[in-house]
Amino acid sequence: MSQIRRDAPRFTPLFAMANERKTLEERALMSDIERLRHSCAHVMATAILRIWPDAQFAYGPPVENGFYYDFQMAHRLTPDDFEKIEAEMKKIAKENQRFERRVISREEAIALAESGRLGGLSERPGNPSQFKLDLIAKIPESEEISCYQNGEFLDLCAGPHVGYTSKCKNVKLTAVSASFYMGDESKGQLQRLYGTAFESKEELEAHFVRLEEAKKRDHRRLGKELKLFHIDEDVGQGLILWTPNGAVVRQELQNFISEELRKQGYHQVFTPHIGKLALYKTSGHFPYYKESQFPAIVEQDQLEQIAHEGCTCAEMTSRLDAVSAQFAAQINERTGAEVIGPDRVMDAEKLLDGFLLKPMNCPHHIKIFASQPRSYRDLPVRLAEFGTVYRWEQSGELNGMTRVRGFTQDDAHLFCTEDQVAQEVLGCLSLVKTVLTTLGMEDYRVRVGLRDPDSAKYAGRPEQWDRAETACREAAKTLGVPFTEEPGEAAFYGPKIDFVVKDVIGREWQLGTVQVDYQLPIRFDLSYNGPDNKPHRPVMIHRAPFGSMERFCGVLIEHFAGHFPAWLAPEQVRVLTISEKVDAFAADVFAQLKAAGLRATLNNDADKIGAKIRNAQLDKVPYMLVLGEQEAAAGGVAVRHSKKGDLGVQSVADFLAAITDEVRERRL
RNA sequence: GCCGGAGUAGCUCAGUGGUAGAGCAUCUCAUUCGUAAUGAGAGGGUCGCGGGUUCGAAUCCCGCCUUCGGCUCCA
Repeated sequence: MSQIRRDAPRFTPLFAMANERKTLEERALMSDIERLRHSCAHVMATAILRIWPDAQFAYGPPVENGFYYDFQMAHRLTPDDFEKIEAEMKKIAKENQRFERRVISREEAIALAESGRLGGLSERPGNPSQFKLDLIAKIPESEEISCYQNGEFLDLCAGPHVGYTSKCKNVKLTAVSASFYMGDESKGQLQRLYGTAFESKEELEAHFVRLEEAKKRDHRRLGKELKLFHIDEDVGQGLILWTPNGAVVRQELQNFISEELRKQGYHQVFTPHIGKLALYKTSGHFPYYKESQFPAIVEQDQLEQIAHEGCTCAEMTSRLDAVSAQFAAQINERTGAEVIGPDRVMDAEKLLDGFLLKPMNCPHHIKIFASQPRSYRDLPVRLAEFGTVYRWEQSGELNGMTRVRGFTQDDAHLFCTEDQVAQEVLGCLSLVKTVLTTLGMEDYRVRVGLRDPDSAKYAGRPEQWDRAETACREAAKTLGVPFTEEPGEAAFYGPKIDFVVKDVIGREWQLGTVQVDYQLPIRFDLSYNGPDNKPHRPVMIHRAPFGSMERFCGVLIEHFAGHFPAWLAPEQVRVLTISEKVDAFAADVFAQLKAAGLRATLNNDADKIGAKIRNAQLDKVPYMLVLGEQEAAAGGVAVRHSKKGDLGVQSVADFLAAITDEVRERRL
């Protein structure tokens, strides 16, 4: 996987940014709860103005689970202010102000904004409603301009709203943060205050209970409780240490994928974690994406040389980024475009060489493909690797296992003829489907990213694109799951198909992805010998059913809330003794479990059975075997399942047969 | 990277300028027990790191690191 966006799966924002103007028709579709929350944003603004009259408001839309308002004022909010603002909001709700809509002319709107009246409790001379002026300028001439007033608060607003502020009493402020004005970093920062609101007090309370539940299955928390992984400051941010329990889960997942890959005719390869800069200059990833890569590793003698020359940092950078005239000419000729401009060309003796921690695996796989002559009879060549890559994510973006700086992709690259693309894409899709089905992730949708016909940014010939897009569309259809086609969502080098999985809490994650690529084979000048005994250009397919082991495991921990099915569980069976009298029998049962290849432990501590069961439950061990004198006498085991409870007594042989079947079949 | 929280024992947390605390976990001893916590005792801390104020700093101030919630970015 490579040019594929990041490690592919990522959190999909559930709501569009507020600076994307909604049409009046879209606004009219606002649901009751959104209408309520939008009104709450106005009530919140009213409350803030009563306390800090200088506040200037920008946008205040409803969002998933609540609402916010962006504003600017001298006082910097902290959570300590919430109580005061909430109290004022409750007061406003009690005052039961009516929301009144009024249509005004553009001139009137501008006059109101210039006087500071819009988004204020009164006129504010010398403090014009600057953000509202911007908003007015954005409203098309054809659209009518309206404002809403509740009590003294008058705001530019298309609505709709609830009738009276008394509806807005079940409200709670949740967070304060900074946001960029119009989502643009250069336009300065606003304060953003988030809240949530519901029709009833009960629903509001239920919402916070749900949030608590979600916290309990947070993979970072469970990762610590179940000792699945560790992140250590001294190792570095965003670098996952897989502890023994987590390593079991990952290894089982990799075994699962590997089995499927063997069935589908893939070849496993291994490649190193670094590669020379030239490799990434050829692929086009360096220097264009160096912001999100670890800096180049320069050889010791070159470093000493440039230090000796008194080379500045900027000089060093340009000498690393540059290429020789010959190199530039080669790439430009292959691609038929000036992809490397004259500004990057430098005398060969001035060039600095170095290595890059690999940010993707494709160039290495491409070199394996190119390492020997290929015939059309060899195609498709499918190279797979659990390949570890490193990317420099911004520190604020790092999150547990789901956004990291070093991660392992369940990556593969398929090299095929154009005629084989459809078949291969379908194979990739069915693999992703198998993976998701096996893990019980049934709630997903498929997104087919197509090129935007108006745009010229796409590389390659239109007829190739047509064929590839048809192939993707047909493959998605064959899958038998709902899919959407999204023009403009293709990568510049080819169409792609993403799997967007909804987790138990309703969040959407982009996991598996399949992308068709015409560009890298050109840049690396790949070819195979065709039936006509002439060289032909292969097509590449990048794909990763999990995306990355790290993110997938993170999502999986939350998906199962830590209760892994037996085949994935780090500890599958725990033998619990009731008293020392059964130690010998327990040791025998334990030995049989180990001999059957199960991940089992024996707890013959001096604790009471209740405590042992409690500990096993907390460790989320799927099977507990309770052994007392009765079981020892009968030669059986009392089976307890962590979710199903007491399953009664079985013979050791029966239990072994049942659990080994369950594990082998990867049952949920 | 930006805004705002937070960082005290392995974990969860209390402690607002005057001798570092609790529960759980760990260890020791006793208990031999039937489906989510047996009892007693013990050990365990450069209070994130560095600097400053003070007779005295976990506590106040400054810088940094890490982490959380957002924003932004995302091949």
